Amino acid sequence: MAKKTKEEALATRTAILDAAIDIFYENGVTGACLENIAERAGVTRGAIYWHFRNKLDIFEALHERLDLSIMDTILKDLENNHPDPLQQLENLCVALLADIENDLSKHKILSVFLVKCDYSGDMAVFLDRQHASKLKSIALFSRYFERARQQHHLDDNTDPHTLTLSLSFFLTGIVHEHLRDPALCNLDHQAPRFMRQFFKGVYRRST
Amino acid sequence: MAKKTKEEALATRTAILDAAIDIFYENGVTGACLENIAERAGVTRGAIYWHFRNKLDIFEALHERLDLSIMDTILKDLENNHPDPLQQLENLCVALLADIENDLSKHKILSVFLVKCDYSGDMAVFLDRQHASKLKSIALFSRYFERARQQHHLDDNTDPHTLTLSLSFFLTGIVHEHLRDPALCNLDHQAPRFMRQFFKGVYRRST
DNA sequence: ATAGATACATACATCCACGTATGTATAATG
DNA sequence: CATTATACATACGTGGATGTATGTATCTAT
Repeated sequence: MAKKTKEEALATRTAILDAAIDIFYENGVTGACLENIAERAGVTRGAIYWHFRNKLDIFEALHERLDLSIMDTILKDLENNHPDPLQQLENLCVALLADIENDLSKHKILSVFLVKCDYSGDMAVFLDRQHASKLKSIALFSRYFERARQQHHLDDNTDPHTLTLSLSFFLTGIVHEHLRDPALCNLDHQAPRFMRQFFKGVYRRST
Repeated sequence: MAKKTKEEALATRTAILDAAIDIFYENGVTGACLENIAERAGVTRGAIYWHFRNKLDIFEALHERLDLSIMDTILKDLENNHPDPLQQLENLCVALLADIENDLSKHKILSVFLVKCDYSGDMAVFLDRQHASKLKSIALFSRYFERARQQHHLDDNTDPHTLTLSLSFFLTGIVHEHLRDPALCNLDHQAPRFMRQFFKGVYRRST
């Protein structure tokens, strides 16, 4: 068999990752075997062991893909200076949720991470990793609330930390429930309602 | 080896289930092998295969344990007729969350269900099962909101279904995040704050 | 009391997935 | 243009978990 050019090698690498998403999605992380991933990618296990050390290494690579994507979305949104930061954040959350419904690849990866993955043993390290990126997104969310506080859109007795965590919990819950049972609610349509319900309790009460 | 009396047989059965919780918690569901469970329970795999058909059968038995426990708590609480149903529900949620922090066994089982389990292949059926019990708890939650609506504690334009689902999402998110990273927040102490944040957006706005 | 059912322990066969070692044809490099 | 590193494919050895088959001692029932 022929050695490929560097571009082709990178192509097989991403082909392996794409195949891994599918196989993980179908069989779960622990249930997926490298043979199936290789087959789906049109290569052999040899190719996988060339590009990755083992299954966990593949999983880690998928992690980076998603993390960077989400962070990117939030950071770009933060560059805008919407006159109403709370409304801006609400819109962002709706957009993030709708994206999960519409972007099939993202939907699959999140499904793997949240319902088709067993975080024990060697996989436990990824909990720390996810925790780290969670803290990052929380830090970004708090920037919105900080802007809102400066514009006196928040009650004075609202604890920003509690607020930020609550939003994170709410989003997490929506995503989890939706991935576990996509029929429960359509995020594309109903995300605005849920976010509206949450933000009703955020705005300052009229005095 | 001696045949046990019926009582003793039941005792080994629960011993196997108790051991399964520990082993599942330590190694994950797919990572756990029956040999380890048997060892922890002080029996051999023979005993397990006598009481259960396979690993999934054990998992199913653990399911019933937890489901019944939670439903019981809510149903008993619903028997009380608190003058402020929203306050009652808020208190109930706080109690449910605190219980997760304090009841080690419950904490372990939930950890297994939500972060140490891979719902694919044969395990996928349990998503339906969890969905069913989720619908049940949602139905119970909506009873509180119905009472609140009758007492005009809710805004007229509040959609009860959205509200109930939102609460369910919020609780789910808190539990998930907490189990994935217990250090993120202490439920025993902070659950009241989070639930307060949520219910702030539920009560009717003063006109 | 004894015959059968019960509650396991032990032993066996099987298979799948993993990691590694090796082979090899081609790109990259000087 | 020769050499070396690359990018895989193929082949091999290994172990661990599973399900089942069988053995057996005691409880239970008549």
